[in-house]
Amino acid sequence: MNKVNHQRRKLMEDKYPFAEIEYKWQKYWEQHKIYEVEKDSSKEKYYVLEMFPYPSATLHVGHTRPYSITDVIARFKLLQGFNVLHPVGYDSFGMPAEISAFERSMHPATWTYQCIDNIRAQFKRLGFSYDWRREIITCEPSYYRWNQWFFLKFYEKGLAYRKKTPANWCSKCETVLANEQVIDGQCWRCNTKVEQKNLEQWFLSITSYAERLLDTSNLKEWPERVLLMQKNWIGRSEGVEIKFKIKNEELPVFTTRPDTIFGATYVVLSPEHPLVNNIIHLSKSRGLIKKFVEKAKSKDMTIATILDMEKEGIWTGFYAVNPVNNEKIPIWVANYVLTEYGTGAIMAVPTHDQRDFEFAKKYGLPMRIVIQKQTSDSKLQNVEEMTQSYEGEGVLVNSGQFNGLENKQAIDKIGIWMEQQGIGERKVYYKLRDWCISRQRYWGTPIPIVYCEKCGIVAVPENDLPVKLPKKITITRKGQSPLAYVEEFVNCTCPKCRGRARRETDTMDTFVCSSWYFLRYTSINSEKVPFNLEDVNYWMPVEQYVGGVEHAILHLLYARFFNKFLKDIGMVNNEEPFTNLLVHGMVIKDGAKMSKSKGNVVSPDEIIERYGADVLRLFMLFAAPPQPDLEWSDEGIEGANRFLNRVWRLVKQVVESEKCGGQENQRILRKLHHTIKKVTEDIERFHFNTAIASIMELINTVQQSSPIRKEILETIVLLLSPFVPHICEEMWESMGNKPSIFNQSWPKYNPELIKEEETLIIIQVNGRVRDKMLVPSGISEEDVRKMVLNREKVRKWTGGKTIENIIFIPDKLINIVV
RNA sequence: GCCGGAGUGGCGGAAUGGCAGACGCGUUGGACUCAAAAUCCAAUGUCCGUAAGGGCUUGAGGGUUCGACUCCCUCCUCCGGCACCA
Repeated sequence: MNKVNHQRRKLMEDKYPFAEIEYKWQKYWEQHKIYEVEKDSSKEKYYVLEMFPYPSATLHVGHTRPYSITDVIARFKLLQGFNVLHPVGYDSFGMPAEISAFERSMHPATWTYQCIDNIRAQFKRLGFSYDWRREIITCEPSYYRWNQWFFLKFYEKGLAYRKKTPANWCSKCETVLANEQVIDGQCWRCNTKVEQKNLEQWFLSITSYAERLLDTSNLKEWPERVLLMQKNWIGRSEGVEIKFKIKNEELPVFTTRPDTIFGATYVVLSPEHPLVNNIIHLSKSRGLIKKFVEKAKSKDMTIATILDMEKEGIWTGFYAVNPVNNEKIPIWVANYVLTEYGTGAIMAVPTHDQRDFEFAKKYGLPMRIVIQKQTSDSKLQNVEEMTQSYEGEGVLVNSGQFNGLENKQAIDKIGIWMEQQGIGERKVYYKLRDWCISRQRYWGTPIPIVYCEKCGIVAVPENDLPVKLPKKITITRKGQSPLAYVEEFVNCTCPKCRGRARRETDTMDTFVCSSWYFLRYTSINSEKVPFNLEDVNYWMPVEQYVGGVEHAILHLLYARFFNKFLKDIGMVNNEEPFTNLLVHGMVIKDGAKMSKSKGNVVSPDEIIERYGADVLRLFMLFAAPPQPDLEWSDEGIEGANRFLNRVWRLVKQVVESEKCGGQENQRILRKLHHTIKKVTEDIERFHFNTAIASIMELINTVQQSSPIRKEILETIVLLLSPFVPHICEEMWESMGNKPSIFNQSWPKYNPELIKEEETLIIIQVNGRVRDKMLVPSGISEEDVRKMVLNREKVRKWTGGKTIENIIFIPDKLINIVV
């Protein structure tokens, strides 16, 4: 009795008590384990996941948007009867934490766990439907030991290797970065200009998977632009590696244009090409060449400098022989040839390559046209008149037996011919480089390798894992991993010979953690394996992945690579981890991304304090579709708040008036079923804003009719529940139903009810709307014609004119052309 | 430079070949109130007109179509990706 009175009193209030309600239902969900799932082969599974957060100190409303989106999908699928896996965790290793902690004289672990507690509390206040038992914290040994284990698997297969090479060095983060982590020549985290440093690094051979990563046939709903970005990043080129001769040595060059081989007038080596050292050694002008090479090597390769950079080079004094015509052509060294791509050397065809053209002009090198543009005036191009290279199509000239061939056909023909002659080999090159995973930082997964004086590089045996990160650490900034100064860590015994050995002190890139976390969620408690096959194969792949576009290449490419590798070693069944991908926009304020430095941060805590989590969620889902950026609006928040209060009062009114039965109102019922259809379809295509709009419309209609049937309101509450779960649970219960609303099933529309008996026909004259008329549905063209032509408004526009044509679209429109 | 995406009222946005501007915000007027807040009702693209009504209107221009925000071509602006990849 007391309980009922209490509830009544609460309902008397105009404003709904969001704080009380939200707390109540969060506790209820937890106690009743509403969102805990187990694998269940009798049910269809649905795995929905948002990229897990990196725990940082300042959280703004922008961070809560993607998780709100994912939560709608999870709850919708739950109501539809799917067995829904919706987990969360924290990507908790990494440089920013180490740097932040260092600045505060804290241990990175202390700092990280503080941030995690913060985010977790926020997620809980927002009422997300996570299975909290599956929470992952990647900096825990129980997790990162498997990073090490996977590393060993890669190593066993020869896909993890150590190499000394120029690496991207960020002086602020004091570590190297993978190519993917250099944006516009700057560090992706701190925007420091990246330098090149020659260092020994560990690599994972992602290039071995280049071809398979290009195959996107298993990626169903991925945004076109993300697929394109990945494709461009992998950068596949088919071409021929042609063997030029230098005395007794071979100089292979790679070209995608073998059709232009007869136009090669010189070859160019990159400054770091291995032959350059020999040349310096043998050359008369070794001083000059050496000077040039050193200057070229020291250039920083930021975007601005590359664009402005003048092409520079120097003749070596040596010649190479073009194998197709035995022509002797000069060998140059120049700064415009990349060491890392192809063979680090090119054949230069100035007439048909703009870069070679510019270079040849500058140094007065010879040119020869080998592709003639086919023009109507039959005027041939000639070298003297060229102001730029000709890279278009044409017919081969000056090309021996290939003269007269279309260059497009010549590409294949010459390639095949070269293979037959043994002077070239058709090859595929990629822009993609192997993934550099070494980081000279403390806060990461130790690479499980030791260096033994006798045995060399030795992998730590599986049974000795994890190689634990030492707790005691002094974070100094000396350009080396801080682990190198921890004696107890570094000094160890060789697992093979038991002799003295030193541990690898670099740690792994954090992207290793995020490359398989989605697999661990399925099987959180496995201790002997990273995940067990039964679980992983029940839950994988992720049906719906949600995340920001900043990971279009980084995380999404690494994770796909990992998954393919794991498939190859028999640990997962699927080629791809994420079937569908939704890329969401940011929350911006005053036209800019929210950031502490810009001072435009809106804290979710403040909004929750004032309006509650449901209002915050509703606003973000209603203001725009998920994909574009969303402009924050204080007025918009007010609007969301007003709407929820309106629904609340409506429910209150119906619950209080005992006569909530009322008569079946056909109009309302029809509208309701239309709305069920629309909301269902809109959620399925992620148009949450229009789904909510149609519920608002329905509420507006319902509000104006009386009496209101309780069943109608119950359905509305169900439709709203994926968006604003707390208030819906409360309303559901207050209407006399048993919680939780999430044990209900999603409403289905009745197709009979949404069939309209009457439709509004638009009447156009010459394509302009002149009249409208209500007619029975399914009416024939003949009938409509008769009715329309006699209408006064229609005659006004057709009077005295001959009717040329009539277009009729059933149940929609009639257009009279005069 | 190359490759993508976007451009619609005062604002967020809706409509993917058939009533442009749903829904929300804002604004204005009204009701309630001693008053305010809250709430409710009404109006709200723009121009002409007292009105009825009509003209114009989806970045600009052209085209296809009975009919174009939607499809095609040219251009402009903004955002993103790539950066001498041979």
